Amino acid sequence: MSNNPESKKIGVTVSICLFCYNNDEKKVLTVKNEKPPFKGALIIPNKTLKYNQSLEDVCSEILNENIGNNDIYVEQLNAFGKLYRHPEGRTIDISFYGLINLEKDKVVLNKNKGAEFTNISSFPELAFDHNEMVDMALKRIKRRMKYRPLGKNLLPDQFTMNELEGLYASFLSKKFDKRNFRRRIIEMDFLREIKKVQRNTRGRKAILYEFDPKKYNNYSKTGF
Amino acid sequence: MSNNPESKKIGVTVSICLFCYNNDEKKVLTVKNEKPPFKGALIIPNKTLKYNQSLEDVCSEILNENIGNNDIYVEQLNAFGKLYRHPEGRTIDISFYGLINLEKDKVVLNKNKGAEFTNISSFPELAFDHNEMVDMALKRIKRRMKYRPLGKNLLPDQFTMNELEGLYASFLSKKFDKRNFRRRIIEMDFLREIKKVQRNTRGRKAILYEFDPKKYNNYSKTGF
DNA sequence: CCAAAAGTGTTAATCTTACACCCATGA
DNA sequence: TCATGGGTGTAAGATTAACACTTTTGG
Repeated sequence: MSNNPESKKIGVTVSICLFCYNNDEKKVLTVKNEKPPFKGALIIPNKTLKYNQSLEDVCSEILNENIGNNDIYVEQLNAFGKLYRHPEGRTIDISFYGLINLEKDKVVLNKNKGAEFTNISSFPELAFDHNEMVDMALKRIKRRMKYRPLGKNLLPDQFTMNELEGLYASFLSKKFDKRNFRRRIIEMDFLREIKKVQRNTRGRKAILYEFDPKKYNNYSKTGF
Repeated sequence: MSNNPESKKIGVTVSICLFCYNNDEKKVLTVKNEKPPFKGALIIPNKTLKYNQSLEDVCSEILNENIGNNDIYVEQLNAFGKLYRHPEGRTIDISFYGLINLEKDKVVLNKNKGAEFTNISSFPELAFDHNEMVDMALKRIKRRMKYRPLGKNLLPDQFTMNELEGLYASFLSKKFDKRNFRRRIIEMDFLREIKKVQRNTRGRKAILYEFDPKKYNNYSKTGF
């Protein structure tokens, strides 16, 4: 590679902030950085775009390599292109965010890459500008929740109203009034009531709900 | 350049959908495509990213070359990276949108590039995926208007309430009730009343308003 | 004095918020 | 039978939507 800046190749990478909601906590998929500097530091998984790949192709590769499953919901987030964002040279990163449920989406974490879901509340520093990415993704999700439904990709297929409330409370960082939450969600008209829960919990059994796929998808596309 | 896809260089371009609001019409800056295929077709101005440039640097260049002014508000919109989006080879385009006022921002349209503001309602076909970009930009602006102020970059420094209403009506594609619009905007608390208009129009003279810079910027950052 | 554009208030309907107790179940 | 978590309704307050006439001005 010549030293003439004009002929130097600009690298294009794709990265994914993959979120899950597990045990009332939101978590993001992190891997260990493989090269110096900051070898071993936590980072968001990413990969270089090859000539014949679409952005979505790289997303699939990243997902396959880190969790062994590429059938995951992702949305484009932002392009990060600051001049000195990466010590290896000039790179543009096109970041995506994704949502996953650890029960229904089969996930095999790649130990070699140090892949794991890291709790966001007690958040460790990520290398490079990766904290900025996660922050932006969380803000995007938060805003999106105000005019589109959330949950299909994060919850199991059947869930209770309290679980859905917990998810909303967690991502929006606010408490809800049970009665008002229920009323509003049901009015939004993307849920279907199923039957009583069978789970062995203490106390009264809860009604299970599922998302009505058509209605959910419509609202997800066009907003409320 | 070798034929081995692995070593082929992926081009990174930056493009800007630059909007103005003029004579009650929203318009977007278009230029004429210089190379075949589709030579002469209308396109959104764009430019290749060089090794030592930030994304914002390219935005400035595009603006300077086409309108002779780079002091323009821009926001990142989306990365477009479909495999066959551009006939010259693999390119990733990182698109921005910008807002401008033709009276207060000095604009010299570059005739050599065929730069002009094209009315959006009677919209001509743009080459490549550029119509998609403009649509996405308009949707983004529309959504943004619901929780942040709009106008500072599109209107002259002083303007009437009816002009602001017209802008909102145009970008949101809906009619407003004069009284309700006025009330809501004034409650939002980012305007300052100035004095009576002196313009030689027919009918009663209107009160002039300006944006309170601090309040406008705060709401613009954090939303209502 | 009239045509054109600006400006102004009130009411009904809707939506949002706050709030506390009973129910079903398993231990 | 009691501790645990699930489920339910109402009223006050806030917000939004619908609606038509008067004012100012230049021609």
